[in-house]
Amino acid sequence: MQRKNVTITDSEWMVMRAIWTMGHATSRELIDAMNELEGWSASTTKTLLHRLIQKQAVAQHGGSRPFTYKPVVGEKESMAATADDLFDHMCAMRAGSTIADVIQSRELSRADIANLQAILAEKAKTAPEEVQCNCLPGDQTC
Amino acid sequence: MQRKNVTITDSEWMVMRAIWTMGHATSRELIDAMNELEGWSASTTKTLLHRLIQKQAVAQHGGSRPFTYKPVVGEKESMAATADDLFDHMCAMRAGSTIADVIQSRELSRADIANLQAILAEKAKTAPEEVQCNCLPGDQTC
DNA sequence: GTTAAGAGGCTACAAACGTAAACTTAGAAT
DNA sequence: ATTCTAAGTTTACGTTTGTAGCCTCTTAAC
Repeated sequence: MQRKNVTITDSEWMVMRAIWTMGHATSRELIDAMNELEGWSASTTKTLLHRLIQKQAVAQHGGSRPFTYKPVVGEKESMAATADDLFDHMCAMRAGSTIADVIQSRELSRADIANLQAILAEKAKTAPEEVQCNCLPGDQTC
Repeated sequence: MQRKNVTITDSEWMVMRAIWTMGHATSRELIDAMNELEGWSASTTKTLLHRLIQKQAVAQHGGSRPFTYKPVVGEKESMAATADDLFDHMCAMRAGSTIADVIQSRELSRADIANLQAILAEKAKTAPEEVQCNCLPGDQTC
């Protein structure tokens, strides 16, 4: 069974990122941005933009020729989805307490830490005793 | 310029995961495991195993025929590396305080939270005031 | 020594990706 | 109206990935 692709790839994310930063953009603006940021040729950006449209991550607006491109997917939602995927992945990788490892390995500023502590304190109020993680059968570390 | 691949792909991770769980394994064991877990054919597992050997993520041990395969990369280290990649990615996605978002979107048990709080408290002692994140130029949200 | 069965290795092939050239069309300038 | 040019569309091509078939040894059994 061949796979069915609906995933946004790395280079596509870069374009999304640019669009999000700009809010909306013409192809020219995007081409220039991507050329500046990644050194891509115009064609490359065009292709990626097209693929994003096909994947319905970006929409073409404005009836006449210099169209405007806007994100269909908000970055917040994408972020949440990605975060979840990533953690599933890490969980799948059987990393003991995954989030803990991540925090350990990450450089954080005082402000970040304070922020996190606040969030955790809040979360602690409603946290369940146990949480499931679909690991390998027989895996005890997760 | 074509890309230069040294990345371990998703399905390859699955094999790594199995090897890590078993500590070390023969191809037969891996084939059976992957068949059970993912329904893969023997060939698929063999191919992936081979690619992993080429990528030097797994090594062949034992001189005679039923070889033993062992991970070259420890899962802890892989975990750390992955976590960092992932966070770079999230950071690239301009998600305000990325880690916070992740924690927000994740279900955590009381034990997990306590654990995290301990880690954060520890980290707070040595945390720098500011931390860099290489975002898009002009990006103020990161 | 011959053979069978499984381990290991090569080959295959479609989909997806990264990257980009070539072609077409619709407004802008003359 | 004709031409130029930028915007948009098609096509291309080598690589990577997911998935798997088939061939070739090695080792164990007869």
